Amino acid sequence: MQRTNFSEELAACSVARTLDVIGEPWSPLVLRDVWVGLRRFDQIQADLGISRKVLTERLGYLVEQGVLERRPYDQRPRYEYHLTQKGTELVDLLMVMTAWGDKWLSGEAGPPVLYRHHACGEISHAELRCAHCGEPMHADGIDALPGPGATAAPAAAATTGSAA
Amino acid sequence: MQRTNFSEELAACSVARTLDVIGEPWSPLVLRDVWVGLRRFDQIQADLGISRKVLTERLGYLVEQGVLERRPYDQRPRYEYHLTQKGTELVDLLMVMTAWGDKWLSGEAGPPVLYRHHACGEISHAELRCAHCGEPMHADGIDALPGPGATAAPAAAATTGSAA
DNA sequence: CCTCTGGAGTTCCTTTAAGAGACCCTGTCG
DNA sequence: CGACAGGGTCTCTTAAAGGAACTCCAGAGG
Repeated sequence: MQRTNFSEELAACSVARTLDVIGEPWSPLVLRDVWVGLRRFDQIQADLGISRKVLTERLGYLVEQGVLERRPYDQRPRYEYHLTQKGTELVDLLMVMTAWGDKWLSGEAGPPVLYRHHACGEISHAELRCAHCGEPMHADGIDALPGPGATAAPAAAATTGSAA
Repeated sequence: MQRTNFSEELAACSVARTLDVIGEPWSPLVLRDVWVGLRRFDQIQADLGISRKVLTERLGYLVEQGVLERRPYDQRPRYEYHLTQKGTELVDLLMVMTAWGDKWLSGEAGPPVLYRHHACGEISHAELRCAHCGEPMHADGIDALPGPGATAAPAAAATTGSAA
């Protein structure tokens, strides 16, 4: 298939830009694997069942984007992939996906994995809060305004919460 | 191309399950559009520049998944798409994408859109916190444990923070 | 009454990426 | 010195995205 490069047309959208980095099929799962400690080509390939060709492409692209780092771990040509700072912060996205999936898709069996928060020692999950006031921050509690990097074409109603 | 259904093989992964709902190309952007108030077929199509065929498929699938709701808004066959509760909670994901994209990809121009939090009235962004203790919760501050819905095959090291 | 128009999709064809799996290269081990 | 293992490439098939024209329907206009 052909694939559109999202951020080319939708330049002024951070969602589109982010998707250009990890929006391709498998990329988030590759990231997840590296996150949980599967760092080598064959490990990831076996875990995901992804085609080797596609895995090569994804790893290369994620490295190129500065999300992963490719490190030799032997004299021989052997490499491991590690999260960079940029990549580590992307894991927040995975945590939110996990929380949503646990809530809406895990069914009767319950979530497949539980997370214990070091800070409090409890089994918990991630929640969104305002970086400013610390109160919960969700879709229905914010207004969008054009920012410094805005283009001239704000997409119609930029305000959420309005309209029926 | 062929596309693997992620959660079929990776049943015990909420990331994979979530990707099966919104992981297809364009889906997150369609959601974003509905979120900001573009609710009609032609509006979304024009805004994203997506092919009508693909948009039809995506909308249908998102409705089927209970993320969007298709509502008539006229006597004529005219429909609008609205977020359901399930869909509204997915927007959290978009907010995290936005925060990450703003930080790592917006460059000198700065973020294209700013968000004002109703609760405090300030321009801010979303941050992840522990639902239990309220402290920041990030990739490097949690341990993963098998949950009730776990399968027999936990992927090697399920603990983050360990290993070099 | 007949046509025009606008929203909301279909249909069809082309292009290109994912899947599958075989093959290759390099350095070490027995 | 042959087998092996990690980490990829190569090739071929299949199906999904793009693009654009076409359809269907219900009012509005003349």
